[in-house]
Amino acid sequence: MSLTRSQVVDVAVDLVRRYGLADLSMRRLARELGVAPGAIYWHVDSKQTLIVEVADVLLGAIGDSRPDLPPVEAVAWLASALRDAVAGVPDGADVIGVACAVDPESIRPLRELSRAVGRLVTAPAERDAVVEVIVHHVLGSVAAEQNRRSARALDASDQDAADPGRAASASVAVKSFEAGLAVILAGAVALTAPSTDGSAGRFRPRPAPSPEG
Amino acid sequence: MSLTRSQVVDVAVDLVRRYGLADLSMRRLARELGVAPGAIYWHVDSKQTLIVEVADVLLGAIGDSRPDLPPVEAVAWLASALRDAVAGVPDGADVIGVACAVDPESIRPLRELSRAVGRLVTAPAERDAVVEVIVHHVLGSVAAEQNRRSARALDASDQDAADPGRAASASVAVKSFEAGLAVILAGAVALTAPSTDGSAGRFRPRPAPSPEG
DNA sequence: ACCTGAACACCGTTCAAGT
DNA sequence: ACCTGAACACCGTTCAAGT
Repeated sequence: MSLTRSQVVDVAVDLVRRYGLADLSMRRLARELGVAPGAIYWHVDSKQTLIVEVADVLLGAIGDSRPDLPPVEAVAWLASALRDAVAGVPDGADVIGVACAVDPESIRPLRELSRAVGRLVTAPAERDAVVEVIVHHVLGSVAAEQNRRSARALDASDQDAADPGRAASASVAVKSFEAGLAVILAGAVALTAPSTDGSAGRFRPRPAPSPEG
Repeated sequence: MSLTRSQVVDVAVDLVRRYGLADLSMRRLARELGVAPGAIYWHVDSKQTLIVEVADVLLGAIGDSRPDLPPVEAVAWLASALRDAVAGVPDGADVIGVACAVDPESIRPLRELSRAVGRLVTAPAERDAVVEVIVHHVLGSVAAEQNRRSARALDASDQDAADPGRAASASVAVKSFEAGLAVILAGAVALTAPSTDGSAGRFRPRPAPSPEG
C-alpha cells in the first residue's frame, strides 16, 4: 500500500529526534522513506506545515495541567514540563519557534499554560503578558543551551570529556532556567497583590528612545 | 583598489536592512559587490561571523546606559532601546539570535544591560537570571511581531490596508512588550526587597516532571 | 489516486589556477 | 595579495508524464 501522511510525519519526527531540525530536509526525508522528493508534496503542503505537525508530536507527551496544585506551582510545573520536552530534542527550540511562527494556536501546551496563568492573574492583558514572558524564557533559554551544546560539539578537538561534562552543563542550564522562572513568577505574584509597602509594587515603563542618539 | 572587509560588512548590512536576513546569501552579496562568491571568503571566515559583524553594526546606534536614571528606569530604557533597534530591521530578532548563538560576548548592549541590572539586583546569579529573562523577552516578542508581519505580507490578497494597519499592530506589539517588561521588573524588584507581608515574596520552583507521563 | 523524473532557481564553501 | 572559475554537495518546490 501507499505512503501515508502520518508515515511522513513519523519519519520526520524520527529524523529530528536523531539529528535535529538542521538535518531535516524534504530530500533527506524522501530518501529515508524510499520515495522521490516530489512524492512528499502529495501528502504535505510544505516543509512549514510539516514542522508544525512535528512540533505537535514532540509536545504531545506533556500531560494535562494540574488543577490540584496551587496556581503558582501549577504554572511552574507546566513551564518546566514544556522546557523539558523542548530541551530533550536537538534543535527543539527552533522546531517550536517555527511552529509558533506558522501557527501559534496549534501549540496545545501553550493553551494549557494560558489557562493555568489565568488562575493566578485574572486580568486578560496581564495574563497574556505573563504567558508571553514565560514562553519566551522557555524557548530562549533552551535555544541558548542547545547552541552551547552544538558549539562544544564542533570543538570536538579538545578532550572528549564523556558524560559528566554534559550532565553538569545540563543541570546548570536547568538551574538558570529556574532562576529566571522564579523572577517571572515573583513578578506575576507582585502584580496580583497590590503593594502594602512602597518597595515592591507595579512598574510601568515610560520611555521610547529613538535609535539615533 | 580591492574589496575591503568593511565594504563586505556594509553591503551585508544594507541587504539585511532592505530585504531581511532571509535574503542575505553569500552569493547574492557577491553579486551586489560585483565579485565571484569565493572572493568574499578572502575577507570573511564564514557567513556566521559575517552575521555577528552585521549584528554589531545594527546595535551600534544604541547609546550608552543611563546612570542618571534610577535603576529600574535605566534597565527599562536599555531594554526598550534594544527592542526598538532590533524591531527596526526585518528579521532583526533572527540576526541577533544568530549572533548570540555564535558569540554571546560580542553583543555590547547586553553587557550594558548586565551592568544596569546589577544596580538593581546585586547578587550575581539573580542578576544574570534577570538579564536572561529580559533578553529572551526582547528577542521573543520581536520575533513574534516580525513573524506576524511577514505572515500578513504573504496574505497580500486581502485589502492592501496601507499604513494605519501596520502602525496600529506595531503599537500593539510595543504595548504587549512593555506589559511583559513590567512583569519582569516587578519580579526583579520583589526579589531585591524581601517580603514584609506574606503575599508577594520569592518563589522557588520545585518539580522536574518526566516527559513520559 | 499516487508517484517518478526532471527540471527551476537557488544555497555555503573550497580551491586550483590566474594576475 | 587578491580574485575567478568551476566544482562539490546540497536545498524547497513544481509539474508533466506515467501507472
